[in-house]
Amino acid sequence: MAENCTMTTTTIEQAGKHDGQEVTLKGWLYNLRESGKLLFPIFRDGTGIIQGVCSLKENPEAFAALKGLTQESSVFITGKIRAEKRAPGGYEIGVTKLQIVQRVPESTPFPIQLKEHGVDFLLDNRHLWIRTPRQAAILRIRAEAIRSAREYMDSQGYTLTDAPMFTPAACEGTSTLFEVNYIDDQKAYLTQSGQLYGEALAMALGKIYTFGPTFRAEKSKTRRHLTEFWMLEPEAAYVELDEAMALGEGLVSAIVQGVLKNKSRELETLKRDAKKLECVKPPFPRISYEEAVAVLNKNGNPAKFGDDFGGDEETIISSSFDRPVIVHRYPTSLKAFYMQPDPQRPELALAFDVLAPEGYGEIIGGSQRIHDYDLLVKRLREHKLPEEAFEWYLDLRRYGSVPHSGFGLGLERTVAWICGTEHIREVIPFPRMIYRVYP
RNA sequence: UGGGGCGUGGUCCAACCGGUAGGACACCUCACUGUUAAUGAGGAUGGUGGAGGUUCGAAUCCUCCCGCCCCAGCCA
Repeated sequence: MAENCTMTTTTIEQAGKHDGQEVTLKGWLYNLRESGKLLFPIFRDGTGIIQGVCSLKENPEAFAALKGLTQESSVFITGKIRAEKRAPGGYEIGVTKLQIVQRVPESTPFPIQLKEHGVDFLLDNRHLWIRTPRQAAILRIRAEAIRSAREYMDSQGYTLTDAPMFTPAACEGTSTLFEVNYIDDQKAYLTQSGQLYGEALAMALGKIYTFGPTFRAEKSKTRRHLTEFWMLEPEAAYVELDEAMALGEGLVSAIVQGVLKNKSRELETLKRDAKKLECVKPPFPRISYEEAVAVLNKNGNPAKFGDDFGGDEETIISSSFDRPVIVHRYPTSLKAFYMQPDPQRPELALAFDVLAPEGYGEIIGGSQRIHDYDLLVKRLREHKLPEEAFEWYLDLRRYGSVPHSGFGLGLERTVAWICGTEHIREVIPFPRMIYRVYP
């Protein structure tokens, strides 16, 4: 583009800084409204959308190029940026020159209209659906959530490490593992949690976190489940339950405040009420499992000691508070084999969940881990887990075992709550669900 | 895996108690100098998820199959 060399090339996000100047944008035609000898194209470029104006009288060549141009055709747009109250976004570009990079053929128009579509159609066209302003906003918020989360963990002295995706056996149960053919005739499984590896890394580096995809072959078909989702899992040596809960509370707060600070425009695009997020700061209310049962009973729910909480119960509990609530000390029988019993009340595990408001459910699950060798072996046997597969894990209790704690934060559930989306599938670029692996 | 719901042009929906399958959007043409999912007029294309059954006649009723959605379990 030799002729563009003298022209400022910018993005829609930066357009406001070029008020009154002629610039070039590289993007796509999002929509085109016609009004006689005036055209109102809407352009998008990945950073935002901006309305253009093109008049036949002033710019006949650009007008001719633009008239009848199809949705999502890729274009270079040159024109003058100006503040304009009538334009969505506050600025518009007076198009003086338009170069078509690729014209979408009329015979195969872009399938995603500006009208409503059904879920199945949108998911079949997920590769195109992500171009819409709403989906783009969600993905930018997801990116900010990740950035804020890592910034917070780093600031707390935690080192990012990585757990493997291929694992030799289960971390918890075996029923929900994806089995894959490994080299030769070996079997391997896709990880369902990096936690056990995180524990080993914590004994090496002190405070660590892993962040990556996890896989669960659960036959869950609810708005809160994916078969592939991302989890941030801190694990720290010499950290006990209270400190782990404080870390979880700080992490969730940092994510929410980061999004509020840096992605307010995207929250507006989603029409998300920021007031519901502004109060998400420490301290979060903390209630014990037994107190939670009492809250449920008071609200007419027949839960009793030993029952696990389902979606309904979580919603009742979380709706009593304006921010996430921490529920701690669940019955040992409900929790995983590696969770440390409360020394005062061995029937309770030093475990905690963080429940998001507005019915988004559990976004964090964590605990203090068993550090005593004999107790851990006993629990492995009680849960009928293959001890051989856990030999390396038992080593962690043979060689300088210390009290330690950790948790897993579900990225998609957290982002779904922040964005206020109906379903978790919207907050990951290409959702993997029980009956969907396309596209 | 259970419970509930839904499958109609490319998309989103309508069609009474079983009686000629229709509209909007998208696409094309025309009009319109401030549109906001623009509007108005016209045009072409094209469909009852599949297989049986009941009936003079089935999108509609029955059986089976397929697909999807929601809820529960499990979990993040």
